[in-house]
Parts: sequence; C-alpha cells; structure tokens
Amino acid sequence: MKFVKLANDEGSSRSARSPETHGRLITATIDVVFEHGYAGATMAVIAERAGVTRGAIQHCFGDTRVDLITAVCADILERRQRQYLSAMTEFSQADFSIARAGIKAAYRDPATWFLVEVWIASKSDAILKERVDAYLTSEHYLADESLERMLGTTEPGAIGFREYKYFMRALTRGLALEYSRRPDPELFDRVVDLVIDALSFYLDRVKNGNLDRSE
Amino acid sequence: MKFVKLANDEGSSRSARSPETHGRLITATIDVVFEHGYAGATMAVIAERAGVTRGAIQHCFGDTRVDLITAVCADILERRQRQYLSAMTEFSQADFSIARAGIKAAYRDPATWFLVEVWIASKSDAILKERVDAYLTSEHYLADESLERMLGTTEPGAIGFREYKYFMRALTRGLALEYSRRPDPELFDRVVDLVIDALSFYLDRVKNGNLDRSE
DNA sequence: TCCCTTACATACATTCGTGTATGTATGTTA
DNA sequence: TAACATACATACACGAATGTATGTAAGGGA
Repeated sequence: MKFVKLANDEGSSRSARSPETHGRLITATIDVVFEHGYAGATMAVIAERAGVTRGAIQHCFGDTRVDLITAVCADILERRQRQYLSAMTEFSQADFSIARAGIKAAYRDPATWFLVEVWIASKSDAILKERVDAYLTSEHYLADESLERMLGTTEPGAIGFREYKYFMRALTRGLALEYSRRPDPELFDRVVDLVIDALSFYLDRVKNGNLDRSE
Repeated sequence: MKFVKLANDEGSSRSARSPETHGRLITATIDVVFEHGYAGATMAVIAERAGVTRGAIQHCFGDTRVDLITAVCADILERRQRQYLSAMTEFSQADFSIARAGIKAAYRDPATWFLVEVWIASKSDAILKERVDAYLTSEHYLADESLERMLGTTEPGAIGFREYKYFMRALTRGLALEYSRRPDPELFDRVVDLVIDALSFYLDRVKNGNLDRSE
C-alpha cells in the first residue's frame, strides 16, 4: 500500500527530524489540552495537530497515552526548573515586581493550565496519577520555593505567609482558567497589577504598623 | 426475570419517591463531578452514588448524559438566583464583609467547581456546549451583578472595577480548584480574609488619596 | 377490579478511543 | 551495496461508556 507524504516530509533530512517531531508533539499536546481539555486531547487530535500520525507518538513516547502525558509533564518541569535557576541568578534582590512578572508569565503559559488539567484528570485515572504525581508535586514545590525567593523581603516565616503562597497559586490558576476561555492578556495583566498593588501596599503598612483607618 | 430490590425501596411510598430521587440524582451528579472530574462522572457511577440505576436517570432527566448535566446546571442556576434574591433583601447596605462571606461560601460549594468542570468539558463537546452555554453565561452575569451589589460602595463605574470583578472570579475558581484537591476550609478562609483585608484597605486609601509610602 | 400512568430496572447495540501489532521508507554503517 | 536501525505510517482488536429499547411493579382513577 502507498504511504501519503505528510507536511513535515519536506526540507529537513530524515535523520534530523526526530528531535523536531519530538518537540512539535510536546507543544501540540500542551496546546490541544489547553484548547480542548484533557478529555478532548485524543491521540488522533494531538497527532493531527503535530502533523504526524499516531505511530509517531508511539515511536517517540511509548505505547500508551499516559506515556505521552508523562513525558510532557517531565518536559514542562525540566523547562521550569531551568527558568527558575536562570531567574534566581538574574535577580539577587527579590521584590514584588518579580512576583508581578512571574504571575503574569505563569497564567499565560498554556503549560500552567495543562498541568491543572492533568491533575484533574488524574483524580479519576489511577494509572495516570501514579505516573504524574511526582512531577506535579515537584512543580508545586518549585513554585512555592520560587515564590519564597521572589517575596523574600516579606519574611517567609511571618504570619500569613502560607496563606500568601496559597493565594498566589489560586490566583495564577484562576487566571489561567479564565485565560483559556478568553485570552485577553491586557485585561488580566491589569488584574494582576491591581492585586499586587493592593497586597504590597497592605503588607508594607502591616510591617510598619500603620493600619489605622482600615476597614 | 426477577428484579432486585434496591436500598431506596423501603419506607416511602412509591408515588412519593420521585422528587426525592430527583434531588438525590442532582446532588450525586455534583458530588461525583467534584470528586472525580467530568470525565470520571459516568452515568453508572452517578446512578450508583444516588442508589438507583441508569434507568432512573433516563426517566427523570431524559435519555442522554447531556440532558442530566443540563438539568443540574439549570438547578444550580435557579438555586443561586433564589439565594441572590434573598441576600439582596437581607442586606440593603452592601460592604466588604458581604463579599468576604460570599467568596467563602462560593469556593466551598461543590456546585462552583461543577460549573467550571462543565464549562471545560463543553470546550470539546459541541452538543454539551450548545445546551449549557446559556446557563453558564447566566451564572456569570448573576455573579457579576451580585458582586456589583456587594461592592456597591466602591462605585461600579470607577476605574478598575472590571478588573476587580475578574479578580474575584479568578480567586473564587482558583480556590474552588484547590479546595477540590484539599478540603481545608480554615486555611482557605484565612486566604480570603488576607486578600479582602488587603484589597479593602488599599481601595479605601485610593478613595481618600492616601497612597504615599506605597511600594 | 381493571386499566393506565408513573417510576423505575434491565438488556443490547453502537460508537469511540485506546492498546497492540505490523508494514514501509530512509539514512547509516560495515 | 547489503544489512540494519531509525522513524515513522497503517490496521485491527478490545473495552468502556453511551444511546436506545424493552420489561416490571405499584399506585390511582374510572
């Protein structure tokens, strides 16, 4: 039987195509989950988005769907660890402007919502849960640690710091959810600005004991 | 063939049981979606949770799964409209303490997360989307209107009010997500308190032009 | 008391997605 | 240049969930 030539079959040589296919499958997976949800991210849909067939997925990431999802989670975590390390060397003195930029970057990143979708799905899929739980937990810790560094000036041991971290997580994920429905970065960036303004102002006053006339 | 007697077959008379079954199926659906996600909320699982068979669902809510989900959405919306109306008559003068209570109640309500799950699922299911979109939009408007009434003192027309509403939505949904993973009301209530404290304090100062020494 | 409607329970077919196996073409190396 | 490994494409079987149809029991009105 004859094999139809696909779009990615032009230009690059065959042997050099594997890493590219690998990368395209990962971004395709994230994008499809971002747009259609985990349940809508079928192997066939992902393969079509990447411009390959299901066989390519099998070859690159293993036989099962969970293998693919797990690989994508690992890739995201690895990327974020690198980002975190480079950010840490770049900013020696942490303050609110870094947290501001961090949240803005995080809620827009389809990978953020991808991880949420995977986590939700893992609630009803024991096999998936077993495979990805370590990655999700690591990302959780990474985000926490990152926040502690970004907000270092507000004293991690201080009262309310744990609530603070949970708030940042909830806000980021809530914005990621809204963003997946309605990608309006300008609006959501203004939301982040408003909230960070209020929080930094409030925390600054709390530290200095200037809370008179508050509601 | 012989029919096995089920648990709900004792006590109440047969004709009086329908409204009860109806209600139990609705709460079962919400709970199962809350715990297992939309994909994990199978007809069989929902029926088992409610203590009936799939036939009961068919009889009460129609032939398809979308019929059931739609009915639950309608029920939630109706209930929230009633809550909204009673809350509006109860509090003539709105302030931040009402918003505080409203968010605390909303993020804990499994129905909040149910609606988010349904909305996510509707992204990859055209038929579901067509049926529930009106309800989701109505709930959106209801929440917006409710917020405007609760925060009436901060002048809806003022700058940043739209950002304010989106923030409340993102926070509520983000907390609902965290809550579905880890039901720790005390922790999340403290998060709400922290944020509302900061926001009310900040907005109060903005109104009075007292923003010196802010970060 | 007979019939009819309500309120379910049960059974089966169809579909859709995955898991698995196998086929094909190209670069590479001996 | 022949064998082999890589990098995919294709085909099919199986299972789970849904959609659909039919069966059964109990209460109420004529």
